[in-house]
Amino acid sequence: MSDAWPTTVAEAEAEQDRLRARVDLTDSPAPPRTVAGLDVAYADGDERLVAAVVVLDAATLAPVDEAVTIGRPAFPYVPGLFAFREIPALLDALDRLTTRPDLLVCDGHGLAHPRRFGLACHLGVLTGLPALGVGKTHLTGEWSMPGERRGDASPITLDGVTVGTVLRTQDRVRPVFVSPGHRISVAGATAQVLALAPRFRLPETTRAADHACRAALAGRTR
DNA sequence: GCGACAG
DNA sequence: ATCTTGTCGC
Ligand SMILES: [Mg+2]
Repeated sequence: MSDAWPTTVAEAEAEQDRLRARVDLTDSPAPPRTVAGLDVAYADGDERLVAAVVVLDAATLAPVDEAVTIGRPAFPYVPGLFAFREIPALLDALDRLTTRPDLLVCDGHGLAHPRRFGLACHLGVLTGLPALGVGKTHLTGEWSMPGERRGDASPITLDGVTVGTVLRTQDRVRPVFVSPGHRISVAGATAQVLALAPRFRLPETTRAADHACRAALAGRTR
């Protein structure tokens, strides 16, 4: 057991600093045929949580596979260390899929992170799959509000380096924060998210995963 | 010392 | 993330 799951903030931060060297920001030659959305829902009182992964056909956005799993938070919520809380359950759900998605769309940031290794980078590196992050709010980095039309965007920078994009996916609707996780570029991640959000603020992948884990937590299976 | 702080 | 009622806009 060379490496157990981190228990302290120091251990978790060290793990991020160690793994971030494996991040690859190169786009894949071929566009993804299937895209997966991942999300987690938490129970009120107890420590239960449900992780869900829903795979959609990238062209039609129709669901082609889905998996859910029950688990426990693997780490307390600490801004910057959020990934350590949900990753075990998410990996569990990914293992239950009957297909291998070409891209993971994570609910949280990727490169736009204090140590440039947010959830999307972490999940991408551990699975080896292309991954990107979509945050509903800002975490870190300098940014400015983009124009008010769908497609308008502005960069998120850290030390002068562009690590992501503030992207408006719908006219006059609050923008989302996009950043690459693994095996994708800032521009590539931004284009993918815009294509995945033709009608609503959040990507269809995120919406599908959100609905799936909430439904499972509510009690039903399907 | 005082804000900011993914989900 | 989750707890919450009504309210505004398409
Ligand atoms: Mg979430």
